[in-house]
Amino acid sequence: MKDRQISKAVIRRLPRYRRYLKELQKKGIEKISSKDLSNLIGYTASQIRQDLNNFGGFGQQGYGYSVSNLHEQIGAILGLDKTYKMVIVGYGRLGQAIASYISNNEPMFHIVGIFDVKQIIQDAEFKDAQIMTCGSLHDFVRNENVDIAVITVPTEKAQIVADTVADAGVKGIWNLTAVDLDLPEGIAVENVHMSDSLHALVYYMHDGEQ
Amino acid sequence: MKDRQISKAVIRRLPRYRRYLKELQKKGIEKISSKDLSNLIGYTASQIRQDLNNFGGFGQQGYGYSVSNLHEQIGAILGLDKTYKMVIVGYGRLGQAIASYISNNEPMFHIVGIFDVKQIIQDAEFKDAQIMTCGSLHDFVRNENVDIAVITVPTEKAQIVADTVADAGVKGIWNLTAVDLDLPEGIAVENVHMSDSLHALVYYMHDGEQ
DNA sequence: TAGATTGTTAATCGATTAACAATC
DNA sequence: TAGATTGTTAATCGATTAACAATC
Repeated sequence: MKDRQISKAVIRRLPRYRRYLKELQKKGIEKISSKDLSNLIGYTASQIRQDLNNFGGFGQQGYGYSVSNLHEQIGAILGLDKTYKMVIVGYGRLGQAIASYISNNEPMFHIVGIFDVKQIIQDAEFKDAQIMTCGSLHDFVRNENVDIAVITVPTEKAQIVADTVADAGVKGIWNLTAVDLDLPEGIAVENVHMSDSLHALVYYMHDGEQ
Repeated sequence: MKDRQISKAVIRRLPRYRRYLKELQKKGIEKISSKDLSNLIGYTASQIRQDLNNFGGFGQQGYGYSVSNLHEQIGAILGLDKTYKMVIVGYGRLGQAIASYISNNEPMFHIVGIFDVKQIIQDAEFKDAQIMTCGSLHDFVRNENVDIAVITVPTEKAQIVADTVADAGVKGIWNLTAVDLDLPEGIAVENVHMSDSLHALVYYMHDGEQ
């Protein structure tokens, strides 16, 4: 499908392009040039064209890019034109926030199961997904062919949960805990290390003044 | 204090180094070589030494690095040897999760105020911080000399909150909403764009197989 | 057609890796 | 002292930017 490995830097810009394009689409703007997009997003026009041309020629000389088409194309490159079965493991406040965000804003992700150790939380319910005990996590993931596991358990439980869902066959893990996970090749992992981000912020706060 | 601008890539690795060093410290390990650290973290030993030497020579030839010293030094570089006054704006589930995480795990950040529009939420309370209406945000930030504002409000309110706290004099904004904020020079901003991260995950899920 | 803007190649810049002398 | 490992310079690699021919 594509010749050589696309660099990580390029991939991390794609969701951002898509986000801006969706915004433009909402405003009813039909076309945009790399120059105008550059002013909006803050990457150079040259970089934007380079990035997009990794995947194909989506523009038209003398005209620019169709906003809706480019939005759709980038979605397809990312794989957001398909749907994914997702479980959320850990239904504390972060898990609840994520569940709610996803079900309201990310239609391609279907939350099919939620897991937590606490009985009190299990008694609750989320839309059509039941909230289950972690003991049934492995079988559930395997039987339901779950694609993605979201991990929002306490730090010290993160690795064992990861091992469980990895063994049960998930394709991706979205890790929102403060540790890095050790996983076999072939399983994609994305970390949202919030505290790392906060610590970087502190650096830039004093670095800015100097 | 330092000669030239340190690259963003280096800065983003610092919290990660610190995280691993804290872990080593907890395990009672007193020294570590760049080689061993490399095996642990996954950066090359060369890169680790280069990164650290941007800030000074923290090691000792023939020996390695003192774990506790290096942990402390990196903390100081980031600015985590000081304390910061913080407000949380938006006390939904995400705001609550963050508040709880910070007060339990990040002693250098003092949550001095929490803001939300909903009366029902204002009636609650968090430790010694009152939960206030957003109308008082500007004055509170100014009078209390708040350093950092955490923004966890709904997307469409994010920019106005950012404008408010920026005008009131915060030095840093930790933005957990799905938009990019427009802010004057001199105010540091860190974005945690969770959905961008999720979308990148999806790319790597299908990219991995090919 | 003339003007605009892409797709793409070449040039530059910066970051990572390799190598090794310094030194504990 | 000999061995280990840093600090640092040089070499390589990759990513960004500039430039421009192709073309709508």
